[in-house]
Amino acid sequence: MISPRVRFAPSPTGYLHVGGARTALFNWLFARRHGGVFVLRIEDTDTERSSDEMVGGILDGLRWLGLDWDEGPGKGGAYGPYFQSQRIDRHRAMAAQLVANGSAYYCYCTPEEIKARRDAGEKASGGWIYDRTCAHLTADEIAARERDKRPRAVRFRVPAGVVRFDDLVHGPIEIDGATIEDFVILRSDGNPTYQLSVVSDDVEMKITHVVRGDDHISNTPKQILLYRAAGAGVPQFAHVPLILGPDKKRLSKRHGATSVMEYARQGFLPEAMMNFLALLGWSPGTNQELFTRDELAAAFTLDGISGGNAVFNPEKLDWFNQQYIMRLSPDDLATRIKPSLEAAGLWSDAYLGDRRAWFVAILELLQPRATRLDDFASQGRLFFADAIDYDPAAVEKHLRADGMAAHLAALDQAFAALPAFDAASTEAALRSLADARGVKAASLIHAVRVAVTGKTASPGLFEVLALLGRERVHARLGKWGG
RNA sequence: GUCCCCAUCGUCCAGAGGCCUAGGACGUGGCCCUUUCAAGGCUAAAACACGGGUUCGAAUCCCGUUGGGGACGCCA
Repeated sequence: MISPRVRFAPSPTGYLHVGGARTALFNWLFARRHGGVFVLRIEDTDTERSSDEMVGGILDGLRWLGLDWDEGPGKGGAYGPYFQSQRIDRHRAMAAQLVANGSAYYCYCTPEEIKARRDAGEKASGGWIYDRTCAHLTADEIAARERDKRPRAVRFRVPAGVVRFDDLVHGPIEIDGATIEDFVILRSDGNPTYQLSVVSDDVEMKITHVVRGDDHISNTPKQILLYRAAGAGVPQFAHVPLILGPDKKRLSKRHGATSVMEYARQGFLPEAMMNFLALLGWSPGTNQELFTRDELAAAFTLDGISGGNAVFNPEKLDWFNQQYIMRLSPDDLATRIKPSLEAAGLWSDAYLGDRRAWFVAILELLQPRATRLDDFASQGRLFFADAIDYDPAAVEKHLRADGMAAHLAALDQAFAALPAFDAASTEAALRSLADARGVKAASLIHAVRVAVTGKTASPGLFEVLALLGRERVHARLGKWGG
């Protein structure tokens, strides 16, 4: 394949949702795979809701995922501008061309009239498409309407016959032109509609492959007709199935977080999100699950995309995130969790300086136990703060046992006498003391864990003790011993 | 309602006529490791929607039914 040009063309809603992110990812992967160009075009022609801020939300999401675009906002390119709202003149020119060559015609029906007829038609027969009133106007009738200065829209004259195309993920699709109405391409206020804009822009931007959501399948025949009428080459289409919520309905806000940046805030890694999204509806044909971005780009093919919709599976996203967190280097991990430690008031610059070795040891202990980045703040609190919270049930079960206070006091003393306070010596001390006092080592361990971490679950106790240090262990043991 | 798309374990996928006693992953259960919790290893349960064809042979091809989704705007 020779240098394909693909595009991601979101309308700026203020944030990048997971469905859009996956579409963008597939486009990006396809471009990278074939040494093509990934274009970002903002479809901001919905005059109402479009601001720089909302565009920013989309760009942030793409940048976070690492989906860099070759042409588009902030990047430029030979086929700009990349904001659809700045291309309206071109859209109008295309509409004029289509009117001139007879592919489109002026329609003087008002939206109100259309709506009335549509409602009546739907009531009577369940369906209605534009009745082509204005397609059959005589020259006199047209002249009369022009004289009255009636507003006119431009409608595309849908030719009879079946429109066929070979979808790269669905295979051959055909739709009878008789079921498509003469759609408006230029509104009576002179503004283009979506159908016109996309086609005009895709033609001028020399897009070779349109990779977009499944929900656009029904627009495709209309657009193909437009390409043909304009004498332009028709690109290839690949319609990617939608992402559904657990209830099999199209994923939306009511299913929880849908914004990509929301996942970022929740402590997900962009590489985990990318890997997860890539495998949601796409398969390399092998059993490999974990992919670097380069591996994805190397393995990606459009025909690996499955035809059916995919349900978003949060548990699997968690798993990917955990896998990626486990594989992070200490340095990388440190920079990524710094924000959440700061937010929790647990950060100190010494962690990157004097206390780096200590800090890294803690991270390594926590790494296999974390699924989100913020877990380092919650699970690391016992190391990074003096005060800890005690789980009342744990205290009741392990610390209130008969004689335990005395055991702990004795242990505290034994610890004080230790030449070195490391995992091996604390363990030896605890076990021999348990032996001497006739306590099961396990119950003493459990009690110490609760005394020192406040919880019944923690990393290996003796590693924890070593990292906590003698003073802190003494302080926490002192609370319960004696 | 009309048109279009889709249909393998709970979920995401593999499977492109015999390799399928249907494979992997998440999740779930059990076991191992073990001071708890993870991680890791092993293991178990779990699916070809249904009905007709075609064929020596169908999860794979065709038709229908059912189910799910999407689209039917002078929104994008």
